[in-house]
Amino acid sequence: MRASQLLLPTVKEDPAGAEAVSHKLMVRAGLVRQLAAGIYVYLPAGWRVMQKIAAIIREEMEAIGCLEMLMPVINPSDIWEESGRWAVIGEELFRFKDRKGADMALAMTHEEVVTWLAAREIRSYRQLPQMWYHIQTKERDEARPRSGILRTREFLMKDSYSLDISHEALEKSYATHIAAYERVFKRCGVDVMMVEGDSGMMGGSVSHEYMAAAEAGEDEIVFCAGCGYAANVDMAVAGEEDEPPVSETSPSSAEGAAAQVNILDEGDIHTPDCRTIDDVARYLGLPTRAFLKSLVVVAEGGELAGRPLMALVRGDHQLGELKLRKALGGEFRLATPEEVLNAQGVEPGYVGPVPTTLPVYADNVLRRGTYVAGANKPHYHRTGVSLDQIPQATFIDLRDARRGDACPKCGRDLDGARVIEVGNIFQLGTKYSEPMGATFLDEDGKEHNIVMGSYGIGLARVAAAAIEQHHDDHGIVWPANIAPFEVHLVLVRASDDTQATLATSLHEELSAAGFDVLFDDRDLSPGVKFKDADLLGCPAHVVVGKRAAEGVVELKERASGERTDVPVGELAVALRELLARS
RNA sequence: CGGGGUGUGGCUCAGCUUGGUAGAGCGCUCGGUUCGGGACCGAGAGGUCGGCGGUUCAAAUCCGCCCACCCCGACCA
Repeated sequence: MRASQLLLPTVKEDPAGAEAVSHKLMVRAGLVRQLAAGIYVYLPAGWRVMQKIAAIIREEMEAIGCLEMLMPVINPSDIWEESGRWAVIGEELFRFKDRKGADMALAMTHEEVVTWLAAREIRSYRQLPQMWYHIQTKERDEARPRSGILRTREFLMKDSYSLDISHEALEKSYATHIAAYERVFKRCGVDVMMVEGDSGMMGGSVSHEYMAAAEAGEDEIVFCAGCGYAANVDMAVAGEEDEPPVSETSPSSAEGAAAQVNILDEGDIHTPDCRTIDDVARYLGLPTRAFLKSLVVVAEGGELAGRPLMALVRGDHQLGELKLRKALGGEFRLATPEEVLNAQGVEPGYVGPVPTTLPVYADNVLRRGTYVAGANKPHYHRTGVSLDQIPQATFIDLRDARRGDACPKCGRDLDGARVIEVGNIFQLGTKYSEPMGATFLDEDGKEHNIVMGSYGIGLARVAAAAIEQHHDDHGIVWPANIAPFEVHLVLVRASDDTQATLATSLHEELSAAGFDVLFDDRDLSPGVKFKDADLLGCPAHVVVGKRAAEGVVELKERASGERTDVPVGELAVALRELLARS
């Protein structure tokens, strides 16, 4: 490919509003352009990266016997009604009517189509197991697209589905996918951790997420360097900490320096206009971990549906919303100020559990210690609050885990990281096959629901994660397997016949030898071409310049910046070596 | 959906407070000089200042409504 004929619109300046490194570099290197919020055009070089990732995925899917097909993006509403998701999913599902007025949806994932297909084509246990996949556009009307191509409303996903006769058989398909996914991410040069996930709207029980560490990531995980435990912060079991409650440490720290309070004494103290934990903590000169965070929420599902209740976590902890949702057996929301006033007789900011008639869910760490909480009267907080005083309290793991917590498996301190979710896998079980009637007959002629699994990889997220993990001040440093080109051949002076002739023949020879070459034959000043080459980040740069007459070119490894002069006769060998280690 | 912000040549932005002639850098076109790390000189092209309405002798600038995009939050197979 000649650069003079390629649409590769590199730009010097970062796009306005871009924060993520991958976003800036993908735009600057001429890989993508934004059409609308969360909707992108993949330019030729960007599309080559996507195609290379797709090729790796295809190889690994084929290797485990997964069959490629193509399922439509436009779906009739019927199958979504059958699965139950037409009603469950909100505005995230793009919906429209066709000319006849029939309800249609743009598929955000393809469980429905797969199950519909299985329901009509699979009849016997003899046809199972099956694994199907496609690489297809997904449409989701995200409330808030962001971070470049990390969260978009339209994106390419490889999604595969396993169909099995039993849960044991599903476990095998699941394990097979895990092995394939490890190879995919390794070959793409993206470092990932597999963590326990929440199955969310996908349903089913077991799920895992593939997380690539990156500053731009939207998720947060904790992981243990000792035993390998890793989980999303909202899933991880929040272990005990080494530090005892403030109330059990020395008297000096149990006393607020500024207000001279002793948190062991039961009583109300005046805390004018201190509505947040931070306010009170500063006002009283106590650490935030000496406080109780009392949140009034309203259950929207489960046994307590419609009723207000109180959730308690320590002042420096974050309420684990997923954990509360699980404990309640349904959704919940924060109570409005009016609801708080009705339920607790005080406005938010001064709410506390002593006294309260509401059901109380408290985090495990609060079994111990004495705390400062809202006093249930405006501008007052209450000291000497311990959970012994609240007999109706149910203790559960109610907070998000965080760095520094003890590993629930081995007790070591957990590490934390921001991550990009590049893939996920779910054991769906019969969540879709049952309502949609996807069944098979076993050896005894008995009918059973097909046991399903689903497995996704976001191709653009893999590309973005690769950039997040491999870049420098000059631009992208692509892993060789997914680089838009393997070799970036730079002709320094297009007007120099010797250089031009050598470069042109190298372009032909290297291409014929199987290298994927971008030949920068543009008649531009050398600086521009070098900058573009670094920005684009192909693993090997071959520079045809001053020593062209001697048949010597310069080989530069993008990753290390290391340059060596190489006689053209030895170039192919040197290139193979270089690419093998990128 | 709540909070905040931005919309001005292709790109990144200034100008708006205090109304009166639309600007810069980059990019682009032409000519010339340069040529191993985003060269230089000269000459050009290119803008209904997001849209609609209002105030005014006069609106990029002030006011109202709408739209789009960005950020934080809620939400999120």
